[in-house]
This record gives sequence, structure tokens and C-alpha cells, in this order.
Amino acid sequence: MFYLTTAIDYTNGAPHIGHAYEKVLADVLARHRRLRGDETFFLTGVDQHGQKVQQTAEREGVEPSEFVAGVTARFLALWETLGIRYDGWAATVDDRHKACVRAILDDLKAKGQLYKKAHSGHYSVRQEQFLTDRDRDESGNFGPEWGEVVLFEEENWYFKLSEHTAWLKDYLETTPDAVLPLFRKAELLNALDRNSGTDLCISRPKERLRWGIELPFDPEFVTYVWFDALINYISFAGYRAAADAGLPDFSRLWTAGERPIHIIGKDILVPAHGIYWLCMLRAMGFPDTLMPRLLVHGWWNRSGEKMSKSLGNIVDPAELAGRFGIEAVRYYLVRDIHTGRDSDFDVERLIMLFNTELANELGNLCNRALNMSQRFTGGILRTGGPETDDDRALQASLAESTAAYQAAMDDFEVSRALEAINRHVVHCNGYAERMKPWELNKNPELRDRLATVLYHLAESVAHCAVLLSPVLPDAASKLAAQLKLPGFGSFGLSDLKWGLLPDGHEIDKPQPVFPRIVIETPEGK
RNA sequence: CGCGGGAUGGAGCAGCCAGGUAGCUCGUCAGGCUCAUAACCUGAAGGUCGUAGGUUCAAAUCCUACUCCCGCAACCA
Repeated sequence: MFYLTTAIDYTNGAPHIGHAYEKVLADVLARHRRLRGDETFFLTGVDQHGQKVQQTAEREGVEPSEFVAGVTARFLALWETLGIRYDGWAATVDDRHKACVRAILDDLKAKGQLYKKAHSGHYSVRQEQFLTDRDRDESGNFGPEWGEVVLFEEENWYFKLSEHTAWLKDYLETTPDAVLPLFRKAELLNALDRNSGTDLCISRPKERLRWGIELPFDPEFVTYVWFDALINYISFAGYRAAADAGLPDFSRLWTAGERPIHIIGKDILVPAHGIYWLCMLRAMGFPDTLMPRLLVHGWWNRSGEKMSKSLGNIVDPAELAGRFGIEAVRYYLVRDIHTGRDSDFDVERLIMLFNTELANELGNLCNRALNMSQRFTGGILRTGGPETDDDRALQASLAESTAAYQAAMDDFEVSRALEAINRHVVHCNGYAERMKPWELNKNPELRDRLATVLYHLAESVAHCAVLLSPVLPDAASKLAAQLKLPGFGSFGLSDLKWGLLPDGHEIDKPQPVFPRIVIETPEGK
């Protein structure tokens, strides 16, 4: 079983392009594994508790539950729009999740992993949080952004994180695929050296935070984010769930054979997932062989700078999809970034990549191939004619592209996989130029040769449609439909052998699948 | 004492971990083609790989120092 999760999004504001990227990436990887014939479970969802939600809801004069439902609906609508096909939905207000959290907390308390302690220190009333020396400015004072700062003492529950950091260091150093890409692991190990020795505060008193999960053994407190949001990866996978809960069988999802993968952003690697989550699992009794792999992706920036509300350079994915179509958005989000790295979001590049690679190259290849088949051979494909070196070179190109595609997808490098498809498309267009089927058509004695050339083009498009389907499922279906590709949607990557289209196969008339994006206002940038 | 990322032809990026003729896309220039979504194909120009050292037969790639840019408070993937 291939079990893939994304980070769950915090329901405190509207989804932006970064949320969309992570989910599209996960969706593409999940669809690829399904296409490969692997049983796949893809979990995504929303993190709905916490202080920020509570504050925003209060500001808007609604109950947190109501506020959260509204934002959650926006995320759900966006995933629907973008064609994100998940198998499980993790919403942390779900009672099954709460039950799981409580069971885990009870368990850890019984194991002596949790304790209550008073903490005193500088507390920002405005931010409702304790401050540390890191929050001081250059002159050693707490700046005006913190508002009133008071000395304050408070009791809370703690998790014995410090008992596990030595293990974590060893685990990270000895497990090659614990964190991808590699440089992130180095960063994590560095952070670990600096942060070991302190335990993790896991609660908030109810007078400060009521919108959370109550501790089962101390009703005056609710869980803070760690033992709530992070738990989603196992609670919605069926960990400690009742048989009738409608959740998956945990032992089938969470296996050592194919360890789970968490797709997360670079901002929540340290400390949340890289330190806290792995140590939490360890404390719960998960062995090294059942530790999840962390695939850490980068960010979409704007002109080299971070996207942020304060800079006003946020990109709205729903608006983008409405303007350019979901195909263009999905394609761009996995095409113009190398997994793990940052990239610069640029609408002009989105348009350029869609127009050149999809409209001009692949779309046009399909269009010209089908059109010539209709006009020259009545829409009937013929095989069996003698093959030339050009034909064999085309087949070799397809084999090379398919292999490179597979390798890239296995490395989570969707961008490279798409490049591999494009290489073959370009080869096909060049093949068409050299074979000149429109010339062959003028000579009745060359009808066999004509049929062979047209077959090679159509067959290539069929393969490309299948390869492209994890990224652009709808467009791939349209391409397959025009080819009347038998069995599309039911066969997997292992069925991708030369000869998908049988001798005598009749194909449909061409219709543009990727209409070029034309910008009407030049100054609209 | 901080941590990490980046610096590669006009633009955007790969290549660096496992040193061995510098690669891709866009753009530019010059041709060709006409089946096709004014799409396609071919060719060319353009880079001493941030700087200075070092290791090596050989460095974009390894080591050292330095310069500049971006993150590491909040919104936030």
C-alpha cells in the first residue's frame, strides 16, 4: 500500500497558491502510483483548532465551529475545482480524530511520557504567548509588536521530548530516505543539536484557549497544536479506531514495506514534523521501520520574495483556474518547480509553458495526426507495413521517454517526468516533418508507408495521453477519447507497450484539447 | 560565533551528493515546411559556471575565505 499525506491546512484564511501546489503535487504522485497499479491511499485535510481560529471567529462574531466550517468549505471547493482526488479527508474537529487524540494522550500519560509543570516568564498579552530571548530585539528588549509584556506564571502539560532526541539523531543519520531532499536532513540535524534538552509544551489552559481538544485526564486544559494536528496522519488512517468508524485498516496503510510519505512545506519541517512528530511516534511505540518519510517541498515566491498577505502578493488559485483553466494551473504548478526547491510564480511563464508544451507541441501533434488520418486514410489506422530506421528511432524515443518518466516520478520529480514526455512529442513532430505524410498521400503507391507513418504518430499520442494522465487527467481523457483508445482508464503503466491501437482501428475527428491562451490586454500583467 | 538556500549565455532553470568535452526551455537571428491550434521542423549566435585561493593529471562539481540576494517575527505551503 502506498500511503501519502499532505500537511493539513490551517482554516484561518483563504487558500492560496502554496496550498494548491502541495495538493496538486500529492495528487499527481497518488494518481501516478494508482496508474502504476499500486494500491494507494491519499489523505489530506484541514487543521481546524487553535487560537488563531478562535480569535478570528470572535472578531467576526461567530462560533469557531461555524467559522471553521466556512473556511473548510472553501478548501473543499478548491480541491474539487482542481481535481484533487483524495481517499481520506482529515478534519480535526471530527469526533473520531478527537477520540484518537485522547487515547494516545491517555496512553502516553500511562507510560510516564507526560507531566505537568509550572512555567513562568515574559508573556505577551496581545500575542497570548510566552516570549523567549529570541523574541528580544537588538537592544535586548521586547519590541512594541508584542504589546504589553508581563511576568506571568502558568501550569501546563509537557511531553518528554528530550528523552527521544538522541534516538532521533541516530535514526536520521542512519536512514537515507528519512527526509528528502538531502539538504533538508542536514538542516534538521543542525536544528536538533541546538534544540535538544527541552521538553514540549502540549497544552493550553482553557481560559486562554477553549477551541481545542480537552485533555482526557485534566479537563482544565486543551491540547496545543502538536497533539492535535500532527495526529491526523494516523487518526484518519485508522490508528486505534473502532471497527465501525468508517476509517481504513491502519495495519494495511502504515507498513514497513512501503513507508508512508508526508508531503510538507519547508516551514513545518523544523521542528514540527522533523522533531516533534517523529519523537511522538517513537514515544507511542512506533519502531524505526515504521517511521514516515518526509518529502519537503519549497515555496512559490513572487519576484524572488516570499508570498505574504502583508506584501499583498498572494496568488489566488481559484481565480487563476478561472482565468486560465485547471489544466494550465495543474501543469504549471508541477512543471515549473523542482521538488524541494523554491520557484518564482510568474503568470507569463504559466501561459508560455501551457502554450508551447501543451497547445503547440502535444495538442498540435494530436491535432495534425488525427486530421491527416481523417483526410488521408478515412480515420482508419493500419499496421503491418515495413518499418524503417525512422520508425524504429521513434519507438526508441518513446521507450527512452517512458523510462525517464518512470524514473523521474519515482524520485518525485514531476517536472523531469513532463520534460521526458515533451522530448518524445518533439521527436514526433520532427518525424512528421521528415516523413511528410502529406507528400506520401499524393502518391497512391506509397499508401502503406503513409499508413505506417500515421500509425506511429497516433500511437505516440496514445502513450503520451496515458503518461500525462496523472498530471492532467481530464485532458488525457479527451486525447484518449479522440483516439478511441481502447481500455483507457483501466490499464496501467505496465500495459504501455507498442500497439495500444490495433490494426484497423478507427479514430475520431480532432478537436483542440489545449486551446492556446491568448492575452487580450498586453498591459494586464 | 547563528542556521539554511541561491549566485551557470538576454530571461527562467538543470547539472554539484558519487570531479573528466557546459545542458534545457523561452527569447534573438537565418532558413525550411504547409497536414495542423499563425501551430511544426532545421541551423546559428550567445556562458573564462559570484570573487579569491587551494586539492587534483583534470573543478560548475571537492576544500577554505569572502561578496551579494532570499528565508529563519507576523499572515504563511
